Amino acid sequence: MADAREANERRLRRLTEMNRSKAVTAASTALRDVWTAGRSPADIVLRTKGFLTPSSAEDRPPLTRLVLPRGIAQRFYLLAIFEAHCRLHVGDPWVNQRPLSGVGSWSDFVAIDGAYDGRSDSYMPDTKQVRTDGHLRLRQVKAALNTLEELGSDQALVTVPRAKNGGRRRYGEFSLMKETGRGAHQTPDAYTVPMNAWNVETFTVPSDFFLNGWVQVLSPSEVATWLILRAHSQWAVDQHAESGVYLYGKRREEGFGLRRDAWEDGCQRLREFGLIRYARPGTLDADLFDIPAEEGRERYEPYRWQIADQGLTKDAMETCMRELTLRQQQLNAAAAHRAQMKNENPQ
DNA sequence: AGTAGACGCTATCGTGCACC
DNA sequence: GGTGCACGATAGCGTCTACT
Repeated sequence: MADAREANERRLRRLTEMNRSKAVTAASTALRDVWTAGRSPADIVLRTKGFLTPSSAEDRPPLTRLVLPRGIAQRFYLLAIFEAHCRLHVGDPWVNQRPLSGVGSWSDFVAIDGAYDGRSDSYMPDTKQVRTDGHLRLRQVKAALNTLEELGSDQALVTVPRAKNGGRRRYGEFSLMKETGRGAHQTPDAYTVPMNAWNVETFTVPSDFFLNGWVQVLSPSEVATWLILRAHSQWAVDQHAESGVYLYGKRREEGFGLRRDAWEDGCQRLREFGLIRYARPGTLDADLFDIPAEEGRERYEPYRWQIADQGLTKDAMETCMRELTLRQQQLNAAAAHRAQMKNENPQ
């Protein structure tokens, strides 16, 4: 990160705006309506191969390819899978039944902060054209569909049909693809809800992740880190319970395409938010107390992590605001301290 | 050796706007 | 409604550096 302090400040600014506009609350309500009216699944099931891990050695897997500096592509795909689980039985064909905008639409599922103007340090300044929060969400949904389609002809996670002449995209008629992507065949490999295989083929995510705002509030790198840790915890259940899971550099880079910064920052933020915790080798039920960084590991021994699904039952906005505010205070204090040291010992 | 903060560069998107 | 461009925002990436 260029400057952790500035990045944290930006993030807090956005969260504060979303808190003010109740954007996350509104999106979570829309999702809960779909969940309640539908099949109300406790967990959603995700396919592993070709999504978390590459389908071939050359490809970086889609999950980490969707760790992008901006946009909602990764989030939108996960939301679409959640919606499918609420609506469809295992194996049912996916057919789009929602408009892109308006009541009960795809854009109602996403929370954004809106147009920020750095010069005036304010949100939603006046424009010549009509622009509302709804317009901006719709635009981001379309941009996400572009990004998901442009992952490549095989890896594309959606298909968007084109008009006959001119080739304009008909976003409203998009189709969702399996986690493994559209595939190389002429017929796209349309999404179906998978059967939980209880092995490395699949892993599950609690619906609380979608219903309590976490999907809106976490960054794509945090989501990717969390999903990878989750998958590990389910593939190695005993090891996870006893000593936690860890991802070594080579496997992290080559097996999952997750870069160092994303992983390290991801783990720290997830720990602060209470979604994962330090594991101490040989310690069972480490959830009773959080182990401080200094005591938790030997020198140069990597952190080992355990998934803490208790954390998901908390309100994401509330938790993140609290933790990021705390972190901002620490970063400010550290910066002030550095400035003072420099003042006393000028080079 | 391995870890981690700092920092400039850059890829990629968000938004505004004109145009179709 | 969709597209393409301009401009700006931003988090990842490569690299340097200091530290243990």
